[in-house]
Amino acid sequence: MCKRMENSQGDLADIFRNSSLAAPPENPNGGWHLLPEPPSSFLSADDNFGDPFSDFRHPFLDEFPAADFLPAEKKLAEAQGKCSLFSRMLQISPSNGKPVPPGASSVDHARGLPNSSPRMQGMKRRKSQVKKVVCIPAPPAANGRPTGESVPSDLWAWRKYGQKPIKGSPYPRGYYRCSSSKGCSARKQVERSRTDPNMLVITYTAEHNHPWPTQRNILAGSTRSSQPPKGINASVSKSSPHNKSNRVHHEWSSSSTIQAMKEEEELQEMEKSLVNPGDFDQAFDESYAMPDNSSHPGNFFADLTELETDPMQLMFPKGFMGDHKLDERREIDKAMESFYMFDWGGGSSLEETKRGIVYDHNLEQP
DNA sequence: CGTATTTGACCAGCGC
DNA sequence: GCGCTGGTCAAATACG
Repeated sequence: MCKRMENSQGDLADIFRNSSLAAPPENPNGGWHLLPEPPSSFLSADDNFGDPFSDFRHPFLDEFPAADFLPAEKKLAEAQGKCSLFSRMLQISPSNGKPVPPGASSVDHARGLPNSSPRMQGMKRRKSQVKKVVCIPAPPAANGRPTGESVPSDLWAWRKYGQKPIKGSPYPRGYYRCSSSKGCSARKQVERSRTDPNMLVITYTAEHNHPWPTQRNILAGSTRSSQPPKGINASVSKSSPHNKSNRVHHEWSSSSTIQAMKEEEELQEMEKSLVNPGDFDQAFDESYAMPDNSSHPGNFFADLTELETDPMQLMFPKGFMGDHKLDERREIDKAMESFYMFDWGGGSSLEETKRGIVYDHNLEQP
């Protein structure tokens, strides 16, 4: 079925092309602008398209001179070539470089209705839609899934609705839409970088019109594609957060009992105390946004292998983990599992996930 | 059996 | 105007 690929500009180049490259004087970055500062809140759904990686800086992107007017394709190639663990996310805007107001898309978010026909929605979006691109390390290729990507789960629930071979890339692009909420127009595209197959390029389109999923939604916040292949980690998948019953229950909460709703409220309260965005930003910047790291794009994982403490401590205030009672700790542990953003599909536990990161870094599989 | 994924078809945007 | 391409739909299929 796959069409023969010819070498030409890639799809992301189209994104840049579509983004009004004739830059107004006030925006030296051209039609696409780097987020000036990391979003203020790690859990903000307003600015990052729900992308949990959006807060992470990519030192190489900082290296692009502001006055360097490279052709879009060349910029893309550089960006992809240098793509490392956490890119500073590119916000690709059709607005001639002007900031795009939240919700400025071709879709009526309030009603969840397309502008005209369902197809027109997608077609018009091609030209007017705001997009954000983020690069993350690609999980090891999943055995038994030759055509599909093993996509690391983020904190939203995504449902795959299409996959296309992309001209210029040997890897197909997967199309996902948000399944956390009815009428949510948030979408993302996942493909492997042409220049570095170990990197995934994720393009977020449109915005979520609903809050971040609750903790239990988070547990359901991945697609089936991120589950381990049959027979490889069956024991893990049984206790996996991708459990379907969880998904159904927490996506719509239609069958929630009063007790369940009460628990939900309690969990939400707990979540509020779980993440202190400022602490996270600061911790991350201090730990990984150092100049030394910026010149060695692979060093993030190298550092990870040396971490003796749980890296999640970066996300929580010091002393946080020791201040809770056993039951709370269980809930917290569950939340922390969910907050491991790179679900390699092989492990649902913290330790397995961490091992997966290390293995990936070393390009060795156990 | 319900839900998610796969995959071929469709069609508008875009470049020539 | 034409052909290529990307994005989406929807039927078929797979999965739990």
